[in-house]
Amino acid sequence: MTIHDISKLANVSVATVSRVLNGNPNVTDKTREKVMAVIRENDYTPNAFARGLGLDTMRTVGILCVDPADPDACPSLMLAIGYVQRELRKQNFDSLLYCVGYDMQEKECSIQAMLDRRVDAIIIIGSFFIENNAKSNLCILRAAQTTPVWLINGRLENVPNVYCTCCDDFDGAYRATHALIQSGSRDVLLLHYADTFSETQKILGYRKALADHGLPVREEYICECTTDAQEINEKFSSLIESGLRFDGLLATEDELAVGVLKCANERGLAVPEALRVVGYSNSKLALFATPELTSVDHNIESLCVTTVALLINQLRGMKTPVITTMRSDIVFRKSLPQPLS
Amino acid sequence: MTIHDISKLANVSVATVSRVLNGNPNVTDKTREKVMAVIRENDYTPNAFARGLGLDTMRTVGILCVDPADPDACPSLMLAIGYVQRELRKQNFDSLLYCVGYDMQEKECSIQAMLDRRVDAIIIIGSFFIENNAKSNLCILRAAQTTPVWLINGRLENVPNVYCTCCDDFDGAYRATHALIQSGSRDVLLLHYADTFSETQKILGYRKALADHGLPVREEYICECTTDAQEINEKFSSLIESGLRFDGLLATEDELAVGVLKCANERGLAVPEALRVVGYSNSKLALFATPELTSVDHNIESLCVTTVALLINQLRGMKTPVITTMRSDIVFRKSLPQPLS
DNA sequence: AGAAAAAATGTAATCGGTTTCATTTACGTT
DNA sequence: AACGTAAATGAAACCGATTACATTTTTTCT
Repeated sequence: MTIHDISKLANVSVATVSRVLNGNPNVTDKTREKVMAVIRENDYTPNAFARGLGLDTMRTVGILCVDPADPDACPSLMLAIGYVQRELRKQNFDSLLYCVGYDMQEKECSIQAMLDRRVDAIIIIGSFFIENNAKSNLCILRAAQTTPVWLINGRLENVPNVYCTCCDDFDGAYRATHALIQSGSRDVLLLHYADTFSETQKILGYRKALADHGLPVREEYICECTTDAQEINEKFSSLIESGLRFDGLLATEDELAVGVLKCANERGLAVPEALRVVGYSNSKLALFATPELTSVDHNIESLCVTTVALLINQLRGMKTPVITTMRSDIVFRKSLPQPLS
Repeated sequence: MTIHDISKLANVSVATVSRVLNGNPNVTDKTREKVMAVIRENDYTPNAFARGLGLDTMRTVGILCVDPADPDACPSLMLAIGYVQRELRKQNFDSLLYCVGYDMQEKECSIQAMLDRRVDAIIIIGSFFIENNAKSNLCILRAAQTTPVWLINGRLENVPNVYCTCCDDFDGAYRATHALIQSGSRDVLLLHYADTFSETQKILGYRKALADHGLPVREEYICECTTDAQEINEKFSSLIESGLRFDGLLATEDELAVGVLKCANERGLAVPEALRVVGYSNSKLALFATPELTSVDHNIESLCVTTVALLINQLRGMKTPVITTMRSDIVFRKSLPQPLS
């Protein structure tokens, strides 16, 4: 069933059918009704390819993110796919999804596939793909020459046509560390998990907070760990056994924090009395932990909503900020009760 | 840059360029090289619309699933998006993603959008969209007239062009209940969370296992609950306070089970001594619980891999089973140690 | 009523590829 | 050298929509 078939059946030209389809006002009500009837009868819908060919837009956005099954994937960003998709759909945009592992070639292929599809924009979720590898950014730079690229929680500066929306993770970690100190902690551990823009910001925020309180920043208090339950257990256990004294802990992901809580429970380390713990992301997990986990909410939903809104505006030709930063909130629960002041 | 531009620059016809692009063997090496050089120089890639128009396939599969942010979404199916995407990408297929809430109209629009795009197949993750609503299946029936529809963990029988790949959740729940009884539990609670094909199967499996062991099936032992931490707490607390005696619990999702474990811990109910608990999905969460959660692994990854493999075969014209069922495994941990026999 | 203006409709080009079929070129035989 | 065949190449139709422009119909105004 093509527009030609419809036009014949309705005894009009293809142009008229096209006008009806696109809500062009220059069509008699009578004609419109006649055409609509034929369209309904045959439940015809226009071929999106052909439409895209003519209009040179398919109302499609490419989404690139880490494979959720990848052990290095940031668990909190997984929800972002859903949020971004929902917002795009609201605006009648389709989403071409690519979940790739931490592999440069897969990434390049995915971006190329998006470009071949003439996506209207590219959204990259997480800084996984950006950091510490100039070569890996090459395909992004090339893509940006023809298609706007939006980074959610990633950063790539001074590149035309690349836009960033980030949570201020420096500030989030700073305030979390501040809250720990304010609650009486003097020896604060930092457990972080990857090597991305966000993680780096969090580490810097932690350091700054300690420094601002006149506390020493000791490298042996900063520990890297994946979100694998067993690895967390081992790393935390060896920290305890090393004899290091600590009474506070900031984890850059809730999963890390919950792993620590589990380990602390098993070893009879009282939380929050002997050890205060703060997680990051305020995921659902925080509520399932014992005791319930205080966590920095980086508000990924707002981030996604904002990104899509700006993206759509930009496609409509409006000016757009290159970097948009949003603030996080600390949600206090039992693992670190809210300080009084 | 179009194929015409390339053909002019290379001094050949568009047909030859097209042949080179598509690996047609009837091209001289010399010509191929000449054309490839021009293509590389201008880094030209063909427009996927135009290609799709001619070939009437875009090598694209539409994926429909529940919005991960929807509170009713089945958390264990979220990973499926990633697995399915990965497998499709391996086969050089693109994925058009629609994450929708439990809303009929959104679902219909999404399916229509896929059809407009002339997707080669549709994958629906979870039975969320299928059950208990003949009207809601209408759009699927219509889609199936032109496009194969694949259901992962959903069931729609006797519809041409609709294929199902399911985990045998009846069997999984049956064996989990059996294991509980074998470990000495006589009064087994069932905590389930939604009203889908999988959930129904699990409930039936639980009932059958009790019956086969000559134990009564009591409706007050079957309790429905969302995966909201607070709701789980309330429901489980009121079960305890109602004076109901129980020594075993099967939850149809790990989140439910972990919520129960948390509540049991707080109330000093010893797991596994006084209460044995089994979850479902064997998600990452199981390892973060105290004690670590025994869980039925429905092996969603295999399900996704199998679905995509069958789908590709089917597109290549091979015969395909209409219903494919896969078995689950119980992964024993501390909340229900493996029975001896 | 008739001319001018406005509205409705139709024709045909266009988007960027693939593909059929016709034509040219290269190669092997006698 | 002449011929037949196979391989390489090109010209043009086609896929299914949109749209500029031409044409027809309707409305408005004198």
